[in-house]
Amino acid sequence: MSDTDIFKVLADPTRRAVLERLASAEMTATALREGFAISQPAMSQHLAVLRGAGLISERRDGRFVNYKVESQGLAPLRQWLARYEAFWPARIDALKDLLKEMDQ
Amino acid sequence: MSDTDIFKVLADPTRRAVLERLASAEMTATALREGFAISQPAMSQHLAVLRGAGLISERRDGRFVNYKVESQGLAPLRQWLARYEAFWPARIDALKDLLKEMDQ
DNA sequence: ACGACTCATAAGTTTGTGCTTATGTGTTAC
DNA sequence: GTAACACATAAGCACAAACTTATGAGTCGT
Repeated sequence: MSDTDIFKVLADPTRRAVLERLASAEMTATALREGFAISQPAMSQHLAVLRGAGLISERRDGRFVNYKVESQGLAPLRQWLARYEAFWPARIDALKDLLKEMDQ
Repeated sequence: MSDTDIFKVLADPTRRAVLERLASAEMTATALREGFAISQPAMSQHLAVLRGAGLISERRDGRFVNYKVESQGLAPLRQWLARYEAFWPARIDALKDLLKEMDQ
């Protein structure tokens, strides 16, 4: 799963809302639909996308499917942020200040 | 700038690459184009998008325009992550464990 | 003043994304 | 066994996104 894919998946507000809702409790697709003005297939497609990105996982229970957050799903996003911020100008500026102090 | 917009902006690999390149040094649009198989207008459009999202800022210098990273641009992304992770099952599980320990 | 240069904007095209309706697959209840 | 239910998949459509070429708006060198 590439960084691009992670960002694309999270760029959809419905999918982020689903993810946030699942963060607090495991839920079925139908339960998740509550409050969304969206058809059942649309929700199913969003869940497939989230699953494909490794952000959620499913557990079949008879005719129900329970979805839950995959705890390491956002790791690529956090890693991208961390890697990016390692090269931040702010950090570099801080380093410059430090070097200046050491010079005195 | 909504969370959705931030994610959409970062979902493009060229824009992320530009941002990463700018993180290490201020640069002109032409210099940024080096190594990208992309037309000048395309780069200009990407820069406009990044600027619109508050991720970069520009400084005109004659006929050149120098772009640099806006250090607080990724704040919404970090905030989203932080807010999301506050509700993580992992955290909740950890809390449960803690409460269980306190109960003993 | 004019040609070369840097960058932005306009217009048009193609591809991707998210939705819908319709239908398929498997499960439970009676 | 059959009807209702939960969910997935297929097909088609509308809109958005990213690219292209063409052109516009400023700036510099001579």
